[in-house]
Amino acid sequence: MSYSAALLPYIPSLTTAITSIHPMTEEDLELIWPLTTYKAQQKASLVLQENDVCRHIFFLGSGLVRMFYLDESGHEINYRFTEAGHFFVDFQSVLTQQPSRYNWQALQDSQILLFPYPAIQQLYQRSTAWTNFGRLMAEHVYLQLNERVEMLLFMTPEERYRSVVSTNPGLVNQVSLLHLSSYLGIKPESLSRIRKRMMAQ
Amino acid sequence: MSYSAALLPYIPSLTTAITSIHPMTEEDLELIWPLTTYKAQQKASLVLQENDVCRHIFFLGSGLVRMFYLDESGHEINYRFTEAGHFFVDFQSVLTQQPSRYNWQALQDSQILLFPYPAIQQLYQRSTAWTNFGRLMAEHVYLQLNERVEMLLFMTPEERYRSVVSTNPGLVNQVSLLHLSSYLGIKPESLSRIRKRMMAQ
DNA sequence: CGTACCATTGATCAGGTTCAATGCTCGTGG
DNA sequence: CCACGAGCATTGAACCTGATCAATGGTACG
Repeated sequence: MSYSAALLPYIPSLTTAITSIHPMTEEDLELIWPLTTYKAQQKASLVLQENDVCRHIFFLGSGLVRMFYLDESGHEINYRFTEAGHFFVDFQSVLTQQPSRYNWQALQDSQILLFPYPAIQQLYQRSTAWTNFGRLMAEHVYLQLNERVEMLLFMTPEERYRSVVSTNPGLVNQVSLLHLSSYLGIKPESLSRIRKRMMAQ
Repeated sequence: MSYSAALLPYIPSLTTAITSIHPMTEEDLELIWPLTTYKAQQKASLVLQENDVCRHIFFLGSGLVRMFYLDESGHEINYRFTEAGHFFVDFQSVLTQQPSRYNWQALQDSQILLFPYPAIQQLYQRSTAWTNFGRLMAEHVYLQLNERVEMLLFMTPEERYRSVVSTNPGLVNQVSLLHLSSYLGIKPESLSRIRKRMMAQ
């Protein structure tokens, strides 16, 4: 095997992430290891920058990453977070090959595996298992995004906060309230008051 | 050909809808016509009901359809609209085979073509073209949904209204302000005042 | 030890919500 | 053919909640 030794420690969690989307044989998995490159990302550094075209699918071996949008007045709005053991990608940008509207930033020192998207597309053509993986991954991210729309459309800010606390307590523990607030579609001061209101009961 | 004559008038627009997602040969297309059934849907009637499992992909030949959520206090919130010539589906429900949270209602007399989802899944296994179609459709609906998240997360109610008016004037003309307002995440009175504010300038 | 960043709090503001009433339009039935 | 009723759009008034601006306090890291 000629691929980097740096990815070895992450093969178990990467395998879990892949097979939880679609079952794979050893041979199927062997197709993807050689495509993989590795990158260490320092806390606060950017993985991807606004106006870059996203050309990889990323896998977060360890650390924490956020994707945020900079509005006209320069305020950051967090679109989503990725915890260790999960894929992340600017799906919009990688699919359309248009410049991204987002910045990806490591919130902690992070270990990242990179899969070039063109190589992934070739996999889709070469292997039935990977073809199905491609569809299932798209379906998977759709369902995630659907949760987000329903949260924003059907819930009040307080309900959104309660919902994230109960469904994703790990995230709430790792992310500052500053970052969490814009993810919930509100300002940090409002989140602070919502928390105060909730304590009072 | 043994399939219903009722779908004949819609073959051109259906073909357009399919090939705009992924190019198809005549033979590829011939695989799907026999799966198709047809249904006329009267204005105000429900295509799909809360707690039903969605078992079809639908194509709207003519008419207009909305998908709405009923909140705890019984208020309707419109999740999305579908105009003639487009597919619609409760993707969440059809993928997970869980009961839908939504009602689909025809806002006008509508002509609908139905494709049973299990048969579509078989197509995915039988034909490369349809396999790719499956992935591309998932990617397609993802991009649509992404627009929705960005609208709700990054824009004020007024900006959302301006955005829909400019990017989808056809929808604004067909849908009542009552229905449009909940789609934008606000109350009808607020939309009325936003419009008044905009007229004043 | 000091600085930078985050969380909280206070005061004020603005915009969306609620509740209620009015007017308008369109479709239906007498 | 007209009258009525239903549903939608608008308006008004009071309210509420999140936004904004400003200040304070806490904490972690260099």
